Amino acid sequence: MENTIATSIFESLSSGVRLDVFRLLVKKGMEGMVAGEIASTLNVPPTNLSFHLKALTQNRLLSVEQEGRFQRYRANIPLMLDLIGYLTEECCEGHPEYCAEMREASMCCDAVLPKN
Amino acid sequence: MENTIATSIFESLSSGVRLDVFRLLVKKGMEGMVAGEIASTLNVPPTNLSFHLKALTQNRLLSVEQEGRFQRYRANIPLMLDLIGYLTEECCEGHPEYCAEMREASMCCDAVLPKN
DNA sequence: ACAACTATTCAACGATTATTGAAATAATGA
DNA sequence: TCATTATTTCAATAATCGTTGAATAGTTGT
Repeated sequence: MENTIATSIFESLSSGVRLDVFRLLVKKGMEGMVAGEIASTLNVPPTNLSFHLKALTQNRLLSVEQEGRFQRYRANIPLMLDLIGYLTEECCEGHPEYCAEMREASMCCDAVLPKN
Repeated sequence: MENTIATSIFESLSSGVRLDVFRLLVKKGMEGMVAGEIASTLNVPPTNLSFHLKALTQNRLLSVEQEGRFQRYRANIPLMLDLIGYLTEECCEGHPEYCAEMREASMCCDAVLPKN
């Protein structure tokens, strides 16, 4: 992953609306949601949601598929996982024992990183 | 983690300079780096780096400690892990078998998420 | 073809952000 | 104390971002 790709992804996730949308679609998985359903769930005006969906889709965080008169959006989970890998790579110069204490302090460390 | 906290963290990481700084310090782990060392490593003017270090520190992505006439910065790795947990929680409604295919497509999935 | 429905594009405004040089603050060592 | 080094703050500018209503485009069923 390149720096420019990663920053554009983080920029996408730096808006409250876009973060809510993405997390909602991560939960939905392959099922995804159509635009109007997202708008009503999150109480965002359709015109505003469309602006944010476009930004997320342009940065590949979402995929979109036409479905009759609806547009179905899905989260790009592989991209999310690549981004996490980019952020955490070479943590503590590859010596995880150096940051074991810091990992202990996190509630989620067991869920996302191996203890090695 | 709250939405407002997460968005401010993503906003911090949405600048190329700040992302470079944070990843550099993740690699350095507990050792950290002093401001001037970061500036020369990344070729960023000190006045501009200071601006970004302040933003990262205010959002708790970095901690800072006075060390003589130097300021030593370190990455807040527990916060990073909490953020990752917030982003990935309830992935595919807690049924990871639904997104197994998507995980296969990621180069880093083995490194960051359990296969369950 | 037409009406109903879904979603996006456009234009405009206000608010926020990144960058720079110059000046200021703070700590060290002679 | 005084000069030196390290880092931050300040002011000003240019550029970008978020939100909204109105208008537009595409799809469906009759």
